Amino acid sequence: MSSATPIEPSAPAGASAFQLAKAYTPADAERYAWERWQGGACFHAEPGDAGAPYSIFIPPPNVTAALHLGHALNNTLQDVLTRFHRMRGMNAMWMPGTDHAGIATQAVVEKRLLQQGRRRADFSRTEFVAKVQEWKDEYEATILGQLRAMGASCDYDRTRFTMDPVCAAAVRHAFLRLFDEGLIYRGKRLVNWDPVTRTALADDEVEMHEVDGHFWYLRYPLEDGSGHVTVATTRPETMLGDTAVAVNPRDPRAAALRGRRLRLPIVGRVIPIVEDDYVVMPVEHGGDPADAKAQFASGFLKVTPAHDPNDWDIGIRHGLQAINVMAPDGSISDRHGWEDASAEARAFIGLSREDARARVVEWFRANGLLEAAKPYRHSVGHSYRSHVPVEPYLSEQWYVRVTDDRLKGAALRAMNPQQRDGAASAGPAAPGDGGLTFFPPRYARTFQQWHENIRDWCISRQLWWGHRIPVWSAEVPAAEVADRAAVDAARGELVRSEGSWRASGCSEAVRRRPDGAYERFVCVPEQGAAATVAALEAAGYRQDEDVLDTWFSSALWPLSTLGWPDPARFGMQGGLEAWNPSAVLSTAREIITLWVSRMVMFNRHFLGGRLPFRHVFIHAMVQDGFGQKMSKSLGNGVDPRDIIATHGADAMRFTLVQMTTDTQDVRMPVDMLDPWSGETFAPATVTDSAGYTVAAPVQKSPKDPSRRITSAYGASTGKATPGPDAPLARNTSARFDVGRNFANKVWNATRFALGSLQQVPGDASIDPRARPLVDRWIVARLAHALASYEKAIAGYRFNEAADATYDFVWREVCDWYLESIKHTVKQDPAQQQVLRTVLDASMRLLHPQMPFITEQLWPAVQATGAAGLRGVRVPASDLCTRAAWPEVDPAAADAEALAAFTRVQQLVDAIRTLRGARQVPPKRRITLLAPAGVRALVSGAGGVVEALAGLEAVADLPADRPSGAVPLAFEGQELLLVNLVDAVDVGSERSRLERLVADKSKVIAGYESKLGNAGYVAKAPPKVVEETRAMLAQAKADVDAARRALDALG
RNA sequence: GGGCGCUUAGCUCAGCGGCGAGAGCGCUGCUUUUACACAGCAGGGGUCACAGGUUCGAAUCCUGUAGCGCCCA
Repeated sequence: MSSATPIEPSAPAGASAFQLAKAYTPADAERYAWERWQGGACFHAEPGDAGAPYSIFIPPPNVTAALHLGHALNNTLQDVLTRFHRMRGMNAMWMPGTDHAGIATQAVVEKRLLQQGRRRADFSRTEFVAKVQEWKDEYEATILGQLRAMGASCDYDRTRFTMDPVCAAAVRHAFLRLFDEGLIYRGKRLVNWDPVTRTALADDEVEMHEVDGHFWYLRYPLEDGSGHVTVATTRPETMLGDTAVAVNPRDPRAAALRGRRLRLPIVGRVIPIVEDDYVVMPVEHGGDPADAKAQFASGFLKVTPAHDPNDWDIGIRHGLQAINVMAPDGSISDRHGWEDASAEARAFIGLSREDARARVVEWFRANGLLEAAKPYRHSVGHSYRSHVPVEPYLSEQWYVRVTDDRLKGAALRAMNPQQRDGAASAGPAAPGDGGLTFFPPRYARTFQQWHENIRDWCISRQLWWGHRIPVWSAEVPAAEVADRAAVDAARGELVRSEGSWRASGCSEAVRRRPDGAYERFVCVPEQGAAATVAALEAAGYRQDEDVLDTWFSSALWPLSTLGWPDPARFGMQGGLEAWNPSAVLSTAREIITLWVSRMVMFNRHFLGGRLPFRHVFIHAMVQDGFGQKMSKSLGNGVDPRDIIATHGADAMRFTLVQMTTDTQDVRMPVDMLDPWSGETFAPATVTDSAGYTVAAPVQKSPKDPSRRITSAYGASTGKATPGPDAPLARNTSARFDVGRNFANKVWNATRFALGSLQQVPGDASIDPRARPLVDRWIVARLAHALASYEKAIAGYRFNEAADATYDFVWREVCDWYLESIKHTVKQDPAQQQVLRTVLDASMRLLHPQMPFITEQLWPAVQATGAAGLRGVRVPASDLCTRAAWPEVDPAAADAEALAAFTRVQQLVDAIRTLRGARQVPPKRRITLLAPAGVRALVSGAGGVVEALAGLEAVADLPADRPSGAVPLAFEGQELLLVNLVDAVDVGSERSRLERLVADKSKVIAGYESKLGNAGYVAKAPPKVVEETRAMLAQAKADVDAARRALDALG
């Protein structure tokens, strides 16, 4: 096809004005539609535009890699929602953008540099950030290109990146405000430490993996040498930092040990025995036999507050010291808080934690203090980036006090009370309270439980890529600390303290360090920062080296993208009022804790209780053919552009929408397209190091095994590189055939309809009620399809929405309506108006999920004349994407027509089934002999039965059965078909009837036993019983008719 | 360890108290009839994971068992 569109005016005026190509070519439509949409600025919205606001914020994809089908699914659903509400006249705005994804992006860039033999340390911070920026630019462009390719109707003029100046301004403002309110603090706490990337991780950045380890049983002698206790541990190397041993107060041995002290082996440190409920008792001393830990417990727990979160808590309860014995790289060190290392202990300094573990165990063995070692399989936290075990590590970090009621409490109060378990909040409701609803509802529980157990959020990351923490600090003389008593009393915690920087808009806090010195922290506002920073640095202040957790900026997404806190500064006036709260957040399950929670807390906190969105829709997960989650990191993702290339964007979209159900995740067997032969094949698989089944990086061409192919998996993981010898293979999947076939059907049905329509002005005053049965029926079905679609979308039941369009367009319009009117429509202008309206409304109905094909067909459909009927309004529009959603009066749901046409369909089906069973040639016209009631039905249908069942005549039943007549049971009556074949095959006719009698008899027995059950008749609803009686009567009549026919056969 | 979901036709999935359990793909037969073979018509194919229970009635509700998957710790 040379032109941008295969639709060309060709026929003379008065006849069909457009000729469509015989098959649908998606790429043409995709190009054509984008030209129109872009030219018409169709997706840009302004706050003052007409209509009630409807907004969606895209979950900004990470710039780490290209999008896969999981993203395609999520974004298609958002686009369906956006397009649908736009067509309903709402002021729809879909905010697009991408996320800088701090640690993940820095990790992929570092990995790439490593492949070139270079490290982050080889660059300055500025140089390195520039490298990451290059990566970001490339993938941001890729991602936005993918969104367009799949038809996403985002307001691209508003495209944001989480490190844009607008977003940065919001981050600075939010940080300053939280700092000023005391909701951000600096604390020495145990963090999840990744010793490889040397950064703290948030709790949810830690992945649990089962690991085969040991429980080691170590003897610690009593100080006075009168005995020992045995502690059980999986991490013996941390014993260097032990500051107590704990025993459960209920343990029978506890009393005798009360007040005693131990001498810590190797180190020589004297440590107390403390009593704490946390300690698991061994089974033989009263522990719970059902508790697996009790099987391994010795009843004595070594307490290492600096290296274990539970021990940290015990340390707090008993006032114990926390002694950190490791360096940031995980090696044993006496320079990070360990001051009492003995000569013997010094031998362990500098060892890696793995080596230290082996040497400590060896030491205990050599000194006769290793009582036992038992194999033990347990869960160990690993960094989701470097995949090494996370070290609980004592370090100074910045935290958001999300446990504060202003954050945690506000999030819980946001919940729709009907979805919230337990106590509703007391007191007067704040704006936004109770306004957050989850779809499907069960995910509300995840949200609630997360907040009920939430811990303060560590927001500092020891990275270079991200929003740098806007705090400058310096040691200050005691004389400069105004409220020194309060600072001293806070024992190292930060205390708000007004100083001279307040005048520049800064917020200040002071603390007293363990060494006694005072340190002032100054949080600097973004505006006017240059002068302030210059002054601070001149005064010896230095900016914090760390950056903020990515989710800090993501949490502000619904605010920052609309210009908060100062929209006017970025020319964004009005957006915050119009589009925040947004209508719905559409995202994946794990995002509830990572992102949904934080957006709710921040949006409510910063906007006076306002919610960021009213609904949260959690969509299904896309899995590969082996039931494994499609993910960027695993490399098994399928690029939506591959599917668009093989099936078209509309086909992909329709299929994704149709398979989005409430409960099931989506399994997607993936095939590959051989670049040598163009053939589709199932790729060879291998098992990767983590045990996943993945496509082999290099494949053999199925046609010619000597030729090589690079799989997308190989290319995306860097395990193979596409080249002339081994070109890259596109992925594809037969699951998208449904959508491709449907698009082609839509194309051809439209092509046929256009050929039947005269170009006329169109007459919207035609009353469908005055039309023949089939016209009345299709209008009623249109009303039904629209209502089903609207209801499904309102409940986020996307598969039901897709099915409603599929069944209406294919099963009803194509299979019944078009086939029924084929022989009448050209001579009937009023019927053409019905067809014109059904066609036009179908385009609109299909548009949200299949925007490309409908946009391309639109001008041809519009050119046939103005669509519309009495009670069916489809006002003209230049573009389908701007067309109004069809409005149908309730009266169009013509129940009488529906009932009558259902009988017509049953009669046609019965005749067709019999024709099939008797193998009557499709072209052969047959005659139906029927009683008056059935003849009335046939004539009332206006030729439809004759056309669809292949009848040449319909006549009354004669007194005597004509020879060669074949009986047909319909509604309990016996009809006859004649002229089926030249000679009736008595044998096959007899066996057909006998089979029918047998089948029906089984059904009759079923009904009779039901009705013979007194309980059923007494307790089932009368309507159900009545239906059963009617069906029994009809089945009996059918059997009687068949028996009579058998008798007649002789 | 806690929570959630799934197990229905060869495959991918609907249905979630009441009509002989459905769809798409695949399979079989017929049809190349000027909308569409990416099609039409007809057909075959299912102890609804298993075991108990509630009910007049269970794929559907409850309990338990087994397997698969996800989230949180």
